[in-house]
Amino acid sequence: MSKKLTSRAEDYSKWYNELVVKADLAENSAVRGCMVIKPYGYAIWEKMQAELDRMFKETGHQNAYFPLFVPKSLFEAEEKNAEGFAKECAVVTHYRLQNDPDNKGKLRVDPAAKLEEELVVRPTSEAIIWNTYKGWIQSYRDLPLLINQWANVVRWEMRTRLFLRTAEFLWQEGHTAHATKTEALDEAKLMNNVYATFVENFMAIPVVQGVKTESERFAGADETYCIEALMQDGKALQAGTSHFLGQNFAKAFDVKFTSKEGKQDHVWATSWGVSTRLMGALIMTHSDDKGLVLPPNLAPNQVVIVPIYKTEEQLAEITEVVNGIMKDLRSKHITVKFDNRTTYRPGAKFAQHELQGVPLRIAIGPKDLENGTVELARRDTLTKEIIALDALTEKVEGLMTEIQETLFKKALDYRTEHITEVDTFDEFKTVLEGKGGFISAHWDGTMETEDKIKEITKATIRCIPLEGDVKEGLCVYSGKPSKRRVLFAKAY
RNA sequence: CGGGGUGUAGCGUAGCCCGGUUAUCGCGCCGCGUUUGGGACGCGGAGGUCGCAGGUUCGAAUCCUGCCACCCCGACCA
Repeated sequence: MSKKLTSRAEDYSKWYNELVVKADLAENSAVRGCMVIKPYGYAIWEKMQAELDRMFKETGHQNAYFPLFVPKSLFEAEEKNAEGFAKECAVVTHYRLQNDPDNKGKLRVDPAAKLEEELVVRPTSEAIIWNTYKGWIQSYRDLPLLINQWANVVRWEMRTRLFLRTAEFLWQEGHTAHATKTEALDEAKLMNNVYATFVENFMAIPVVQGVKTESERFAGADETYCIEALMQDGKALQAGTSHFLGQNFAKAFDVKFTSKEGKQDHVWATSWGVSTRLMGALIMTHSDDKGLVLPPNLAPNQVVIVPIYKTEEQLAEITEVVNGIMKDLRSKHITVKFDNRTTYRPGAKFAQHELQGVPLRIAIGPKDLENGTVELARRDTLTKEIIALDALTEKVEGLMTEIQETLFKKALDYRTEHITEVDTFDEFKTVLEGKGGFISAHWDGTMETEDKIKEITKATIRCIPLEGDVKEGLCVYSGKPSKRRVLFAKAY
């Protein structure tokens, strides 16, 4: 297995097909572009879920669950939101099948079982949730309402891309209600910050926090905060969004509360989400030609131990030593697996674990038994060293942190190198076509210019960064005055 | 929905232009033995509606027609 990885999403997809995610389960266009997550891939998603869930709860949120089906009348209540998603909705129109009289052994939709009102399979849950919130909120004492849902959603995209845009995907969506605009805005910023912290510290993927321009904003939002990551091929990936929804949904669903002063007002809202798309980000940020590279914080197994032996007796001896190692490592909360399968040889095991991105591998054989040592191999640097047994636990503990940091730094260095300031449109095009990455350039703030640049170069404004250079200048395209630089890139 | 491409065993493929024994090869799978510090080797074996339907022909994986599915590019989008 020496297939050279290129950096395009499709190539990663094909390769990891064997390992993490399998696409195109059925030979039927109705489920085309859905994804099947294999157990190992799901274990990674579970780790992500667990950490995010912890962070949500730490910031005062609770989990709940809402229906998959959204009655059309609810769905269309918030006009902009409905319009934004209308083109990609799967719709349930019937509730029963029957034997097909013209086609023996086949079923057909029972025409008598047509629903009075069609049900939209949620592409996002604002509508059904806000319809529910209406009954939950009467007083300022009911606020803030801070709820998160772990769920699947369906978006019938014209074209799917594995990991990044599948027809069905798993995500979490937070939906909060607040008494004041400021509080809601703070919530939206806070959650964007939670995402940035998670993605950087846990997934070792550096992100830029920013706000979206009007044309890139979530349908129904007044402001969209986002985290933007840069993939190894120089394309940007929106990794998460947090929306300030103003009073749009409260007005559409008539969610009012009585304030301390006895006045009625619509509540202020936010919604925020990250999805299995993050797994795509993980793969496209850290992988190399040998396969997946997992940061220790995310790895289902942080350490794998491979025994090398000729005889049963040797294996028994090794097992005894390994049991001690595992006990020590587990006492330090390091997850470790002993790969004592007799059906594969060591070289094959090495390759498999590298493919799966296990951060650290310990090999132990007869020579080690003699010398009281083990061989330690890092997935991130692909380096090996011999370590004395009695120094092992401490060494491994240190490496967990070090590998995590090394991966982040490597990705950060790459990104830093690929943020290019440009001041002319020619330079803009040259950098975009050659080096790729983010382009930091002045923009006159109009949608017209944004559209024009997109039309000519396919680059979009990924975000207006929250931090950094705010010097004035001249728009790279129109030459008109610009308040600050924004980040352009070709995006997934 | 437009443009391009592909469909042969679990996976990857040869054969197709120019029709002709039992459809090629590799990986994987099963059995036995030898192996085991970087993807082992030998011997034996199983596995196929050649995408589907029709047509041409003595004969079709190969030629013709229709259909289906998937992939890539684009519009759309997280």
